[in-house]
Amino acid sequence: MKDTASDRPPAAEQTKPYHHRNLPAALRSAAADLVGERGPAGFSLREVARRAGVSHAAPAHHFGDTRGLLTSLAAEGFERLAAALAAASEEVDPVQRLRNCGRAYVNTALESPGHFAVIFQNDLLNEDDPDLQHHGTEAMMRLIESVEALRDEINPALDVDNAATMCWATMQGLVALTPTLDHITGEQGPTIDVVIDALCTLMLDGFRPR
Amino acid sequence: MKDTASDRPPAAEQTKPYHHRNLPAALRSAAADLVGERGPAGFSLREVARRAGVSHAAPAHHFGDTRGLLTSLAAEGFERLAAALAAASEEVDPVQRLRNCGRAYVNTALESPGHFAVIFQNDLLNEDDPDLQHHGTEAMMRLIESVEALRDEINPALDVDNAATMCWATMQGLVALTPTLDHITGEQGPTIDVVIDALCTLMLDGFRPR
DNA sequence: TGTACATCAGTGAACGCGCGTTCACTGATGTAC
DNA sequence: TGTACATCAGTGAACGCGCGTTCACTGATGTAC
Repeated sequence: MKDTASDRPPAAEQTKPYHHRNLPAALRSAAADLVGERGPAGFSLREVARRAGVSHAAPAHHFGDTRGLLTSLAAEGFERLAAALAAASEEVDPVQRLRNCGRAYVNTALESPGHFAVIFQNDLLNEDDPDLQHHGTEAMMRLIESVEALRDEINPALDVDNAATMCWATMQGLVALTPTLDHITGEQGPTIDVVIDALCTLMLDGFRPR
Repeated sequence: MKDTASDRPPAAEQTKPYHHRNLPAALRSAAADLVGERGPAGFSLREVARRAGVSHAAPAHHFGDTRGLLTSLAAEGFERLAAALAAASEEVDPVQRLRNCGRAYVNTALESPGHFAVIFQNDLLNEDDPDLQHHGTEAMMRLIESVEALRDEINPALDVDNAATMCWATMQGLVALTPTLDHITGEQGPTIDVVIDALCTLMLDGFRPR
């Protein structure tokens, strides 16, 4: 039972290695937590470094400045959204598929509040960042594909751009409103999932031909 | 032509009075400009005081702290929204009335970007502020009344709460998305008014019975 | 397999700055008599 | 109508703090030979 490495500190206290190996991801994660807790206004590079257990000058090596880190966070947010929409799009029935996308959107946003608090705040981001643009347009494409499938199924006259904007706006608006709605209705209000489904139903009815 | 007050400095340089008379409103206005320019993250009490031409300790006399001023700004935003929705609700045809409300919402938001940048950021506000709650619920009531009128006209089975949430979410989402949409589509994209009307049409169709 | 060296990732001290808050103050207003 | 005084609104100096950025540095890695 003798531990041949008994002179090493126990794992929990093991002196951390000089190199972090995956600092960019750790910094994004800390930033997401921080923004989720205090909003973009409560963000600071030093606090993020502190939470990642790293000296306050370290983030500059990877992201340059605050803007750079927040841009990377936003890009990751779009990446998550695109992935969630892709998974939701595996459903073959176009109507059900769009409902899935709606749920995926809101749930992703509520699971990643830090990311979504920053995603459309263009004044905080480097709008021309290739990663941001890539994942942003990828997410948008996923949504448009689902709307196209819906058009082919239920209404050839449906304007895809308008319908996609409608979906996106409705879900993003719902995300923005959720805390306020919760605050107003308190405990006895409907679950967020119920609201999502109700809004999807109203939306889908609006997409059908008359 | 002799100016009997020629020994006074000309009006433009007239030494400003010690008392401002309407400092709270001036501070809100400066705060709205500042937040509109730099977002909530770029806000500071000292910069607001500077823009209002007043010492940096003055705001504390009226608003206490940053939170207090931003809460007052948000309350004013809801007040403007409620007024705009009230004006839009004078239209007698319920369908046209809801379209008017949609336009009123988005236009008010785009005209008062500083106010709307802060309105749903609950983490920056004193959520229990009576003014905030009063104007907030007033705006919501205006919208609900318009949806009730619509229900009475076109679909007795319409769930008013869901439909009102739908309206609010869609318009707020559109406001949030607008800068990003503009950035993507550039000059050749549709005007915001065209998009509003298209979304209202889709929304209204969803509210009709099937 | 071993060694030398360039490159990379993170450190920690130092800087100057703008911030919020406090405080004793002063100028202006309005009210009681 | 005039005077005294309490209250209110704004001042400006002072404080301590956390911030972003810079910089010379050092520990670790990986590659060339």
